[in-house]
Amino acid sequence: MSDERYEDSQLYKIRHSAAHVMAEAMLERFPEAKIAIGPPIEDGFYYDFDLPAAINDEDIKWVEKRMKKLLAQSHRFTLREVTPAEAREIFHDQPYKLELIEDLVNGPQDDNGGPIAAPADRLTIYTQSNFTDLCRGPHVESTKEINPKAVSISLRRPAGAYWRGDEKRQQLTRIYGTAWETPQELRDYRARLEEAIKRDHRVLGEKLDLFVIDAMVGKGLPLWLPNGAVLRDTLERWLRDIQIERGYLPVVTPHLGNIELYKTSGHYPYYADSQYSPIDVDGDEFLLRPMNCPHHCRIYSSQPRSYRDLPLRYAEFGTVYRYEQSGELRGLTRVRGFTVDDAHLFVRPDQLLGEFMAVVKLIQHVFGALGMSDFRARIGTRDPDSDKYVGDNILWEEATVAIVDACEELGLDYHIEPGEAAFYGPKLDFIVRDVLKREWQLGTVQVDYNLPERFDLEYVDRDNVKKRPVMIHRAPFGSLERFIGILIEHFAGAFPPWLAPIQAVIIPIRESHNDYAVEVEDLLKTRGMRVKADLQDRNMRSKIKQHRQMNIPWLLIVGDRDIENRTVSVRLRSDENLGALPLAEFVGAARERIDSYSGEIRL
RNA sequence: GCCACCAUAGCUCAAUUGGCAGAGCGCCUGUUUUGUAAACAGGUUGUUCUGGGUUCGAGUCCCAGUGGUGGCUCCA
Repeated sequence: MSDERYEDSQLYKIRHSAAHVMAEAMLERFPEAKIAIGPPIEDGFYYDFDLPAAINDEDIKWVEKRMKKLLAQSHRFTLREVTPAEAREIFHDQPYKLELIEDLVNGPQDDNGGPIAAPADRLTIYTQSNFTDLCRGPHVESTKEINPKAVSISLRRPAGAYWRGDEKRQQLTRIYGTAWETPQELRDYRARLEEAIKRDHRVLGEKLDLFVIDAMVGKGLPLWLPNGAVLRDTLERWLRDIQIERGYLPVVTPHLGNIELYKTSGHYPYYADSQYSPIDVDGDEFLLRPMNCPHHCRIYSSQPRSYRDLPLRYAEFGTVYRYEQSGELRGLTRVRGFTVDDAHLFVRPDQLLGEFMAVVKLIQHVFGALGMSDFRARIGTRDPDSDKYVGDNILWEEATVAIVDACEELGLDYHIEPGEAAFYGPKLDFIVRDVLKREWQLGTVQVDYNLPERFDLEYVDRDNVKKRPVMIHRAPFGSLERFIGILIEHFAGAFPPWLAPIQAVIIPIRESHNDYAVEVEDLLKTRGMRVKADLQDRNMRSKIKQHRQMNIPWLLIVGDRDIENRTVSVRLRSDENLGALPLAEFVGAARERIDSYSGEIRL
């Protein structure tokens, strides 16, 4: 047990050093390759190369083999300090290194030209075997410290990556590797990866008949199958009820709107790359809407408003369409048409903090009820050097302060990331990771002084003066599609009973038990449960297997004894057999589990 | 969008140097009537992603497109 930072750990040094050894092997295979950078990352390391030709599986195998051989030869890592001139000489045929050297010498800068560190007059290089890299370290003393059997580079496919993360610059080949202290840890890692694939929402979505994405309909446009639609509908109704309790008002608006709407809102230029082409309607241009806010603003403007009317909380499960880059599409987590569990709150300035906190509490409630505790909260603020934002500095500052105050007040563990704001205002996002550790933004709350200005929204205050409301945009799920994708992985397809598309299946042991099975089915249906009797002409054991694989919470086996005693024999999806329960007892207990939104399936 | 890889039955996958397109599961029919994860038998299932090209002959080789996967860039 240690709480040392990853950067200080032996594993970090092992991975960093393994990256250098991989680069050495790569340069033997491709002597004309140019090397870029090769840092340790979570679970491993990578190195970026500019290669003369595409790399294939054979190359990877060769490099991996060679790399392991080099590791086994116990080469020392030696550190040397050099002057910039010496460094330029050493890396004279490595243009990427030369660029890095110049940056270090001039003093590294962030993306906006702000200084990160002072200009360097000495640089450090590390050498092992025949390979020297510009590097700050740290490294292991010797390759002896790295077990070749705990290293692999063939586990993940080579990938493309832009030099310095800039899509306008050279695209490099990134080779990923993983390295651990022991071979057993590598085996465990492999096993974790395999487990993760089984939980992948795209795999489970097919297995559990939740959704399909059909090329003829269009990529990024999921089709919800009955099981998935039930899941989605259940979530929607659950959130809708919670919101109604908290004073939200339902509204319904169309999926497209006149382009003037988006020009007024200011969205139009910002979404130019990610919206579908305008549709010509009798000479006017219409957009498939990329967001719902302008429609809600117009609802606000449809009547004069008094300070007494505020806050107004308009809620809609609003479907939006965004033309996402094809390479970005992925299952349900990144699609081109999705439904935002949207609401826009129009509030007086004096109500802002309270309303904002209420929204954060609502999101915490939603996440908490689903057992999702593994998220991080990010406050996205304006990047001070960028001009992609609209609105007054003072308003931005006010909004940012309001968000930080609310988070402090709620004791939320947040961190601030400049440049992550919406174009119209700062925001608080809830970010989770999927099974493959990719991060996805789910819930979001945004404070906005700009749209009220642009749409000239007003209310008449107590002193009979017209004033501007403040808007809060918020979506606890973010989008139904992404949220459900994450939820599938969170539960590994074994949903709590209240969410399970089918809560119980009744399995008659023999055909002669079918009537009783139907009777039980009807009774449970009248008690509002989602159940079905499986009357297929096949044996009981195969039915148990089939429904077990679909993660049905409760399997109810019924035979002669059950008919005689008015019972059902309950088998849980955890494979636990509860034996015969009186019918009424089962219904009561099951309903209690469902009504309490419990994840518990034992009765 | 960019780099790389992949595409064979509803699903998972085979098919030797270019030489008759297959298996398991599923599905259909019949037999069987089963007390907790697969009864038995028979049958069915193909534009080998699409379009070109090379060849006596292409699932296999080449080109283009489409779709998918991994990554980058972007994002709910």
